[in-house]
Amino acid sequence: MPPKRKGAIAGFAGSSAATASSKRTKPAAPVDDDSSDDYSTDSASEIEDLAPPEGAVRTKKALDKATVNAVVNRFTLDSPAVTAAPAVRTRDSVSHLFNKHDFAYLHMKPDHASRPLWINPENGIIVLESFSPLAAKAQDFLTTIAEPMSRPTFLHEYKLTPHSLYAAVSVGLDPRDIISVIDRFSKIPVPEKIIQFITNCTGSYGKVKLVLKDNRYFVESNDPAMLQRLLQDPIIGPARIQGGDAGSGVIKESAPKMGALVIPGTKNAAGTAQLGGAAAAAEKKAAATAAEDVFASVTGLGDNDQDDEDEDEDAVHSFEIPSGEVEKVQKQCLDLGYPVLEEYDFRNDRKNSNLDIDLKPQAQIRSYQEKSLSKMFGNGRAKSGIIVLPCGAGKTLVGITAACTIKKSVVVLATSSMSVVQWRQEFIKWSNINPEQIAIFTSDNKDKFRGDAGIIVSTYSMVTNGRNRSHDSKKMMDFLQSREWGLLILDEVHVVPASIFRQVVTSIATHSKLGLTATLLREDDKITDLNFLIGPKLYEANWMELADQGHIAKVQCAEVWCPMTPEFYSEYLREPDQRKKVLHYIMNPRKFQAAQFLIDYHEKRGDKIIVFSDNVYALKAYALKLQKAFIYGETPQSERLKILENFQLNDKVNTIFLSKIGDTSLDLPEATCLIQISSHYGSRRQEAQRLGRILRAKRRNDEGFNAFFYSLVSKDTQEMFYSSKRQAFLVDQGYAFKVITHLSGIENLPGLAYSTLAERKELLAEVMLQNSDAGAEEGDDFDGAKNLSYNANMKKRGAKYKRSMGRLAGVSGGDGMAGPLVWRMLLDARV
DNA sequence: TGGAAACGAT
DNA sequence: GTAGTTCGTTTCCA
Repeated sequence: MPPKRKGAIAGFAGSSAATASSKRTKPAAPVDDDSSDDYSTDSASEIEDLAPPEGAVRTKKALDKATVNAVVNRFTLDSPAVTAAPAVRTRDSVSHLFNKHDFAYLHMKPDHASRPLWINPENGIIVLESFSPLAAKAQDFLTTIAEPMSRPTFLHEYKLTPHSLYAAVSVGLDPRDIISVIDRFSKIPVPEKIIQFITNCTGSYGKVKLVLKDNRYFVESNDPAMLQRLLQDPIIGPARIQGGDAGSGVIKESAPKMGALVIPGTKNAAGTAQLGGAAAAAEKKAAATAAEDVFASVTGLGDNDQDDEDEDEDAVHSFEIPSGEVEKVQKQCLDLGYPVLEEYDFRNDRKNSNLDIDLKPQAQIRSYQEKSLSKMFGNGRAKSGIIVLPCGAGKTLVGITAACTIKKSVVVLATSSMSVVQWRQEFIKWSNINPEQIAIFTSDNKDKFRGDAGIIVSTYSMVTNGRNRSHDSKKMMDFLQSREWGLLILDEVHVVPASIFRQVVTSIATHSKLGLTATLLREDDKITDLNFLIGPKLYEANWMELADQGHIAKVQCAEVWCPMTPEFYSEYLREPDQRKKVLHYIMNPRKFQAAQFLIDYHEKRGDKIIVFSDNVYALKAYALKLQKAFIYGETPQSERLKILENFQLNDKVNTIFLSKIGDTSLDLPEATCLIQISSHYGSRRQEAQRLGRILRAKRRNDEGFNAFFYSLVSKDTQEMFYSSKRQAFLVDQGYAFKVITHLSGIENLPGLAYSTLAERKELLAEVMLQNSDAGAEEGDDFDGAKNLSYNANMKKRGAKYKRSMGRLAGVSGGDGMAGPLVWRMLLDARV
C-alpha cells in the first residue's frame, strides 16, 4: 500500500522516540513497489542507513517497505543518479523486493526528472512526487480524476477507479484531455492499458440519467438502444412501471442548456448575484469552475460548450420506475458499467417554489470549500455526490452554501438531535433564512415551516423509524414524503449504508443529494454503496494541506508504548477469555502512570486535556483515582453541561474524561491535548473523529504544533495490533505517529500512582474481581447455552485461522479493506 | 422522568 | 457466509 515512511526520525518532547512506521507491519499490497522501477541498482549500504533504532520492533515487511521508499526518495531527489541508472536491472540485494512489480522495462521520458508522476500500468495506481514544483497542479488534477489513497510527506498515492473517472467526466472533463494531462505529468508514456481503462470507463458515463418529475422517478437516455439494453436486464426490466402514459412512451424534450452560475459566497459573492445581467461577464468567469481552471491551465483547452449543441437535438427517451426500486436499479446500472447520472437543473425548475435564502455577506467561503462546491455545481446544475472535509473545516457552511445556490426546499439529516439543533443555528447564523422557514423534526419538536418552501432538519432515526409513530410524527412524515425537495443534505454520510438508514435515500423524493463527512470510512465493506446511494465522491480535502494553510490545527501524534508490569502481564497471558484480557491491558499500571504524567505535564503548560476511554470501568477508575470529572452515557444531561462548562471556563478544571460519548455526540469546548487510554477495536473512524476534536485548536503554537494527540498502548498485547489498525487512516492523511517508549522524568513525578508492588497487586485484584463479576453475571444468565456455543465457535475459529495465518498476516495492515473478521482472525493467530 | 425497544459500530 | 459484545444513540410511552 502507501509509502508509510513519514519524515525523519526525531525526538519528541524530550523523550526517546522512533517513528511508528518503523515497526508497522504493513502488507505487501500490490501498490508498494510501483514507483520503484529503476532503482534496483541501489547499494546495500542504503539499507543499512535505514536500520531501525535500537530496540524498535521491526518486521521484515516493514523493513522492505521502508527500504523501498527510502530508495525511491533517494533517487527521485537525486536526478543524476536516476539518469545514470542503467535500464537493465542487475542482480543485487534489493532486486528480489520488486518481484512481479518490477517495471524496469518501462521507458522513461528523457526529461522524466522534471515530471512528477509514476503510473503503474497494471492497476492504475498513480504515485505523485509531492516535492515536485509541479506537484500542486498535478494534485488538483489528480483529486479530480482519481481516488486519493495515501498522502504522506513525500509521495502521494492515487488510484484511477471507475468511480473516480465517472466523477471526473461529470465535472466536465473529456477522456482525451484526461489522458493528455496525465501524459504531460508522467515520467513514462501513459500505458496502453491505462488509456483503454480511461476510455472504457468514461465512454459510458452520462448515458443514463435518473430524473425526478412530479414525485415519480424516470430512467432517461438519449439513446433508445441503451434503454432497451437496460430493460432486458433481469433486475432492471421487471422494475419498470408498465403502461403509464409517460412510462411507456417516448418523451421528447430538449436537453437543458448549460448556464453560468455564481456560487454565493465565492469571490464576489452576494455582490455579483444582485447586479443581475450587468455582471454577466463576471458570472461567466466564475462559472468556469475551479476544475476547469485547473484543467485549462495545464491543457490550454477548457471550453467544452460546443458539446451542448448536439445534445439539444436529441430526443430523450425514458421509462418509469417506482421509488422503492431506485436503489436496486441504480446499483445494477453501476454494475453494468452505466452509472446513473443524477443532476438537478434547479434554475429551470418552475414547478417547485423558490426558497428565499442567501448567504450573509460575512460568510466567506474558503478556497477548498469553493473548490468542493464547484465540483457539485460544475456545469450549472446540481450534481449529487459526497464532499469530504476534515472536522472543523466547515462542512456545515458547504452544505448551507449549496442550499443557498439551489434555493429550493431542503431536508437536512443528522445523526443526533444535538447536531440537528446546531444545523438550524448555523443556517440562521450564515444565511438570511427566515427562522420560521427552518423547522426541526425530532422526538420533541414536530413543527412545520411557514410558506411554500422551507428547510427541515431531522435525524436519520426519525425518518427511518419503522415502529409505530406518534400522531404528530406520522403527520410530519406524510408531509416529508408528499412533496419534492430540491436538496437533501446528509450529514455524517458514512452512516447511510447502514441497513436501516439507507432507506432515507429512497423514502424522500429529492432532486439532488449532498453527503458530507470527515471520514468516509466504515469497517465493513458498505462504504462503496454510497456510489449508488448518493453519488460519486466529488471532493476530498487533504488534511495536511489544510493544516499547512492554517485552516485546521497542526497536531503532533504520538503512540506511547507502556510495558506491562510483570504481575499484570502474567495474568493477561493466563486469562483465556478474550474479553477479560482487555481490562488487563487497559488497567496496566504503567499506562496509568503514563496518563498521570502526561496530564500533569500538559496541565502545567496550560493545555486543556480530554482523556478518552472507551471502556467505562477504566474511565471511572482512572478519573476517580486522578480526581477528574468524567462523562459517559449515564451521566445526566444537566451534569454533562455543568462539567463541560467548567472545563471551558474554570481554570481549575483542565482535564475531563470521556467515554465514546465524546466521539460524536458532545459539543466540546476547545481542547489542545488529547490522551487515549482505551478505544474500540480497530476503528479508524473513531481515531480520526477523536483527532478531529482538537483540529479547531489554533491558539497555541509550540514547536510548530497547535495540539497533541497521545495514544497509550500496552506493549506486547492485542492493543498494539488494534492501535496500528486504527492509525491507518490518519497515516494515509499524512500524519506521522511518533513512538514514545519512555517518558523522561516520569520516575520523578511526585505522587506517581502504583509505584509499589503492593499497590499494583491491589489494583490487579480489583481488575480480576471486576472480571469475575462480569463472568458471574453471564453464568446466571439463562442463555448459558448460547455462551457455550460462542466459546466453542471461537475455539474452532482459532484453530482454523492459525493455519492461514501467513497469508492473512500479509493482508492485515494495509489495503484498509480487511474486515473486522480478518482482524479477529489475526489476533487469534498472533496470540 | 425513566424505562423499553430498536438500531449502529465494532 | 455469520454471530459475537458493549456502549452509545434514537424513538415512543407510562
